[in-house]
Amino acid sequence: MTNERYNARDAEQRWQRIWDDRAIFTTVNDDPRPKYYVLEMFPYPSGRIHMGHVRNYTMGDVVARYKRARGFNVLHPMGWDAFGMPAENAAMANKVHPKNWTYENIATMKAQLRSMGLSLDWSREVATCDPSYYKHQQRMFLDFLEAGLVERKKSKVNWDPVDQTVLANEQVIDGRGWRSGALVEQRELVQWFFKISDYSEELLAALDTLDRWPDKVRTMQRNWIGRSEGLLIRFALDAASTTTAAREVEVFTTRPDTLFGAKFVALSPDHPLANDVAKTNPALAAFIEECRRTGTAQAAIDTAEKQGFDTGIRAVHPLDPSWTLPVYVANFVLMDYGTGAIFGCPAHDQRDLDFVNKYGLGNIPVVCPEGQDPKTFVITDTAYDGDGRMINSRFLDGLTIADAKEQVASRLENEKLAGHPVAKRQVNFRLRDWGISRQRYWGCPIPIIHCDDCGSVPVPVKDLPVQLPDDIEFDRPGNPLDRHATWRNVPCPQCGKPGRRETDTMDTFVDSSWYFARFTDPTLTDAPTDRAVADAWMPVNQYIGGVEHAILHLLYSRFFTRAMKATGHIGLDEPFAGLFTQGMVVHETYRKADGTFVFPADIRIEADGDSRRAILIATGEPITIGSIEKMSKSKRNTVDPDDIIATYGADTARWFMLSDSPPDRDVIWSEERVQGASRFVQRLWRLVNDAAEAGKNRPAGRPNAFGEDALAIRKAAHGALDKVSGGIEKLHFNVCLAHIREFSNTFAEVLGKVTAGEVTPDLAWAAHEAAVILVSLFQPMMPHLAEECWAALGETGLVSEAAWPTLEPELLVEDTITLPVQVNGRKRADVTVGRNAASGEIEAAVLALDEVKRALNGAAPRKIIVVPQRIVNVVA
RNA sequence: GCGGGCGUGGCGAAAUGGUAGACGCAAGGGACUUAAAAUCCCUCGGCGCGUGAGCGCUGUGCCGGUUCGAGUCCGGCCGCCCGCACCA
Repeated sequence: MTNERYNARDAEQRWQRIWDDRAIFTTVNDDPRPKYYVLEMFPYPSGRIHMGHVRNYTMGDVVARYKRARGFNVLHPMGWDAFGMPAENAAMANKVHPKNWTYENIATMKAQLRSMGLSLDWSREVATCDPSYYKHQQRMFLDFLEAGLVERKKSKVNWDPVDQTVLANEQVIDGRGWRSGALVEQRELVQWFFKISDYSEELLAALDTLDRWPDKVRTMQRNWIGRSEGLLIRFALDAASTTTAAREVEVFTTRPDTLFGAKFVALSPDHPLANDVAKTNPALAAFIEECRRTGTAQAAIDTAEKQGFDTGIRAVHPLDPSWTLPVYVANFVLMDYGTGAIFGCPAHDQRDLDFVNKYGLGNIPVVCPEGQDPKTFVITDTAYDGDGRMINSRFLDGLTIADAKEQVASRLENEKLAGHPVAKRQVNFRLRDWGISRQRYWGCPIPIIHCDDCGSVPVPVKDLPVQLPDDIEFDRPGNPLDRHATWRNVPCPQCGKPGRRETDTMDTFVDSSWYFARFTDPTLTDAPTDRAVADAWMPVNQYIGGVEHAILHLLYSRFFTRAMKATGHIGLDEPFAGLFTQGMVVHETYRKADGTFVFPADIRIEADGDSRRAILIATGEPITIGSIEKMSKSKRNTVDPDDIIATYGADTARWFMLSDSPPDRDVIWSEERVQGASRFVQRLWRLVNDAAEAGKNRPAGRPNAFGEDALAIRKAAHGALDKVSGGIEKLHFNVCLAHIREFSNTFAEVLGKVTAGEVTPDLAWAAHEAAVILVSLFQPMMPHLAEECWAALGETGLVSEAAWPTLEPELLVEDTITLPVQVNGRKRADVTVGRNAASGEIEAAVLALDEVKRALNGAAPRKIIVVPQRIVNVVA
C-alpha cells in the first residue's frame, strides 16, 4: 500500500521529456510494418487551444497509441492551418504583423499540445503560411491550370461586406458569412475557380464507397452536390408577340410529365432574353432593377415574395402548337441553375402554385394520387408532388409519372424545332465551381501575372514561390497587396513588358485540402509529394474532426485529391478511408443579476441538498445557472485547458473527455465529473502499487494452476482486454473506459481481501499479469500515469512502446453458465448448467425449478425455447 | 417545406431481438479521524407487500403491430436537435 499520491504535474513533464529525448513518436517512411495513418483536423492558430481540441486530439491519440501497440507503423502528425483573416484583424487592431502574430500563436499552442502528452511526430510539423508549404500549393495551382481544372471568369459572387472578401457558396450559412456572420451581398467580380463541378458525378458516386464515413456526412454531401435528372426543352416563341430577335427559350425541368399542366414560362431577371426585352420595355427594366436591388442580400432573396412581370411574349406549348403560354420574368427563378428559365406547372409545384395564385393564372392537376377520383381532384393552396397516375394529359393519361416522363422525353427528343431536337435529356448538379479568389493579404498568393498583351500568364515554376511581401500596411481597408507597388508591378514572364501580379490570394480551404498528403513527406523541396511515399501512406485510415466541416473541407479535399491525381501528385481518389466526427464540448452558462456572463473559473458551486447554487467568488454575489451551451467566448462558458492540466493533469483531462459521453455526441464539461476522473487516476495509482506489492515475490514462470482469487483476477483482466480492444477499434471510447473501471473494481476487490503475507504464488503471478494488462489498457488514454505505473511494476522500457497484451481466449469461456429463465418472457429464475449442456438437459433443469413449477401451476409447458449461452424462455 | 438523427433513473450513459439501467456523477446513510480532507462500506427507477432474507406489480416519449421474447424491428403520432432550403 502506497500512501503517496500520484503527482501528475511532476510525472507528466518528466515522461514527456523522456518521450522527446528518445524520439519514440518519430515515424520512419521505410518501416516495413503495416502502416496506419491517423489524423485529426489540424487547428487554426488562434492563440490558445480550447477544450474542443483537447477532445479531438485525445481521441486521435488513443487510436494512434493503440495501433502502435498493435504493431503498426503509425503516422500521427500535426500542423497549422495558419493563413486566414484573424491574423489580419489582429494586425489592424494591435499593429502586429500577421506573420509574427501567427508564429507566436503557433509556439503557444504547440506548447499546450505538448503538455497533453500526445504521441505526435513533431518532426513532420507544417504551417500552411510557410513559403516552403505554399510554394507547392502554387505549383499545383499551375498544374491544375494546365490540366484545365482552373478557370478565370466573371461571376456573381457572395461578398462579405465585413471581411471585404468573396465567399464560396459553401461558406455562406443562412445568408451570412461563415466567419464574420455578416449578411452576404451579391457582386460581380472576375474570379479564379477550381472546376470542382467537373467531378460532380464522381464525387457523388464515390460517396457510396466511403463506408467508414458517417451516413450523416455522406447525406449532406449528396444533398450539396444535388444531382437531378431532367429534360432541356426548347419552347418556340410566338413571333407576333415578341419584340426581339429571339425565337425560342430553353427551360430545364425534372417534371416533363407535367407538361400538360403548364400555365406559364418564367425567366430569371438575369436571363439574356429578359434583358433584351427590357431594352425596349422600361416597365420591365424597372422590375428587373427592383429584383436586383432587393436581391443583393442573400437573406432577402430567401424571404422575398414571389413576383413576376408579364413580358407579353407567348411561348408555344411543345406538345400542342395551338396552345401558347405567357412568358413572365420572375424573381424566384435562378439564373445559375439549369438554363435560367422554367415552365411552371402550378398543380404540382408549390412555388409555381404560389405564383399563379397571385396572378390569377389557374391550375390544372395532371397527376392524381391513388384512390382519388380524378373528376373531383382539385388543387387550391397546396401543390401535390406525390405519386399517382396521369390525368388531363391526353396521350399520357393513365400512365405512371415515370412512364409519362419517358414518353415525353422520347417524343420531344425526336421532334425538331428549327432543325434541332426540341428536347434533350440532361443531368444537372447543384454543386458550383469553387471560387478561390480572396481579396486578402494573409493567404497563398495566386501565381499569375497579368499582362495587357499576353493576358493572365502563369509564373514560371522556377520563380516559385511567389512570396508574400513582409513590408505591408494595414492602415486602410482592402487588400494591402493592391497597394504594394514594388511587389505588384513586375515584368510579364512571357513578353517582358510591364505586368501586374495577381493580388488575390487563395481561399484558405485550399491550404487544408492537401496537408494530409504533405505530411507523408513534409520536407521534400522540389515537389508537393513524393508520389510513391504518398501512395504508401494514403489514404488516411482514420480522420477525426468536427462535423462542421462535413461539406466545406471534406468535399474540397476529395476534389483536390482527384485533381492531384490528375496532375500526377498522388495515386488515389479518396483521401480519408475512415472519418469520425466528434461532438462538441458544452458547458453550463453563468450570469450575474445584470445579465452579463461570468466564467466558470470565477464562480463556486455549492450543493444545497438536491439543488445547486452558484456564487461569484470575488464578491459573494449570487449567480444564475443557465442553459448548457457550446463553449464560446461570448457566453464565457469556456474552461481553459491550461488551467485544467495545471490543476488535475493532462491524463485526467484526457480520461474525462473520453469517459462521459459517446464520442460522436456532445459532452458536458462538469467540474464534479472531472474530479471523478481525477479520483480514478489516484485509485489506479494505488491499485497498481498494491498489485506491485502483491506480485513482488511472484514465481518466474507461469503457475500451472490458479486458485479462485487468481482466476477471478485473470478472468477480469482478459475480459477487459477483449472488450477494450474491440471498443477502441470501433471508437466506443466511453464503453472501453467503463470496462477498464469495471476490471479495476474487481481487481481492487480481490486484492483488498488478501493481506501481504497471504499472497500465494499463483495470486502473486496473476496480480502482476493483471496489473500489466491494466496499465497497457489505459496507456492510450492516460499515457503519463501508465508510464509511472509501468515503472512501479518494474517493467522494462516504456509502456508507450510496449506491445498490446495477448488475449487468452480460454479465460473468457466459463465451465458453467448461469442462464436467466423466463416464463412467458418474464424473468423468474436463474439456472446454472454446464457450458455445453444439451438442450434437453437444460429443459429438465429449468422444469425442476420451484419458480417455474409455480408459474406453470401443474400444467405442461407449451414450448421451451433455449437460446444457447443466452437465455431460456418457457411458454406456458 | 425537404432530408437526417435522437427520446432510457435526479444527471451523463450502457445494453449482437434475450436478466433494462453496466460504468460513472450527484444524493443519503455508515466506518476511520480530536476534526477535516482523503479513503473504504452500504442504499439509490417508481409503486406496493413483508420484522427480515425477500416477494409482487410497473417501467426505455405516446398508440398500435410482428415475435416465445421488443429500449432494439415495422406502422402512425408527439417532442427535441442538426443539415439543406425558391436548385424547377
